[in-house]
Amino acid sequence: MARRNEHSREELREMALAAAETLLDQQGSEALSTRKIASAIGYSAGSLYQVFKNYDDLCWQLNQRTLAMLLVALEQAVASAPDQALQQYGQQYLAFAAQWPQRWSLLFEHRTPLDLETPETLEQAIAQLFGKIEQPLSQLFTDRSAEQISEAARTLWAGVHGIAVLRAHNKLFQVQDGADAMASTLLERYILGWQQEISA
Amino acid sequence: MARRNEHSREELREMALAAAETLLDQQGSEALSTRKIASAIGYSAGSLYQVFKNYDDLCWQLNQRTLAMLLVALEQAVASAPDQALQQYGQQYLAFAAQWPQRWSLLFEHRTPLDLETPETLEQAIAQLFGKIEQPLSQLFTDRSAEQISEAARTLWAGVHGIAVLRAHNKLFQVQDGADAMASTLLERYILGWQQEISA
DNA sequence: ACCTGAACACCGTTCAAGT
DNA sequence: ACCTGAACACCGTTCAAGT
Repeated sequence: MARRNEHSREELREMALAAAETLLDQQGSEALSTRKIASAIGYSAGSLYQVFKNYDDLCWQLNQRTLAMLLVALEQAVASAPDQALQQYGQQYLAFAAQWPQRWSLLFEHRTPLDLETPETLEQAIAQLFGKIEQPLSQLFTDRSAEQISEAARTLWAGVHGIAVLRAHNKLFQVQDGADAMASTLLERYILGWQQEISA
Repeated sequence: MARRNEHSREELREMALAAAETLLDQQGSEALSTRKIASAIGYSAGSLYQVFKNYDDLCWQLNQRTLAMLLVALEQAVASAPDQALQQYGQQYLAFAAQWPQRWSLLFEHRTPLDLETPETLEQAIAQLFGKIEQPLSQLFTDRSAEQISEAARTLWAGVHGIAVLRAHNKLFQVQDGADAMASTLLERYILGWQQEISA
């Protein structure tokens, strides 16, 4: 058998990615494999190479979808006050990591063998994420330079990300999940502290 | 051939872990395997199961050694002033992550299949890490409760950890490595902001 | 008791062969 | 052109067999 042509390339790609997401959610990235994905959609493993360069490429495409979902989730923040907007971003980010733990950890733990080339689209999406945080920050700190705003955005995002990472690995050792409160005080105290600094 | 008995169990364990560390440093966790480790020390893969429960157990033992190294590295902080001590811990942590990127990322990215049982010794070592940060914090904030100090220690460590994670994955998008400065301002502004808060 | 080598059930990836 | 199934070079893990 061959030449079935039941599905277009794009359909095959979509089916494979959807099946991969289900497998990922249910069994984690460790258990994900080309053979399982192919079997889930009724194709042979080899046929995936029509649509993906290799397993690494498949992971990047999964990550791109995850990142798109994350950006949509962050759109849900609707606060008017800039400090409230930052708080909402933080909470949404933690909520997303909790809702999609496997997709979220693949997004940040996946490495290409020698970091050959991180796909540019993915880099751009992450830059977009930073941009979202820079906006309320620049409203709060009108006298700071763009470089300072940019550094603060990276720092705060890294901070909230770190909280999400440690929670995902059960390294917070909290009786009750304190991640939300931690992110909240992190943002609040950082902003307050920065406001106290002598502006350059 | 069998029954060589050239090495004691403990010697075999040590040889395997040392070989694993070399492989890990040179080729990353993805390339690490029982077969390669065994071959590097002149044993068959099966013989490793005398000394390790499974590959997961081997990774945990590697991680335990990494964590011990990290704790030693943090001992090098010698500041007297509590805020300086926190800054030194932050810098030492980032320096360690930069010096041993593969060991450090195995330490935080390795998951046991269903998080069956994170080894208790490892949990204790991480608790020790938190304790180190709580000490200068409680000197700075004498009027805060132990719970508040504990939460702040977790938050700040998570923050610095997040910076290290994003740097390790080249997600900081800085022309020049700004991780040190980011950690420094994170700690400084958090402390300053907390001092401004009305104490409960 | 210790260790091996083959075996088993998996991987990612390639590619001749079939339609 | 599309797809398969076998093949190749890898995995982790087990275990009968050998000393």
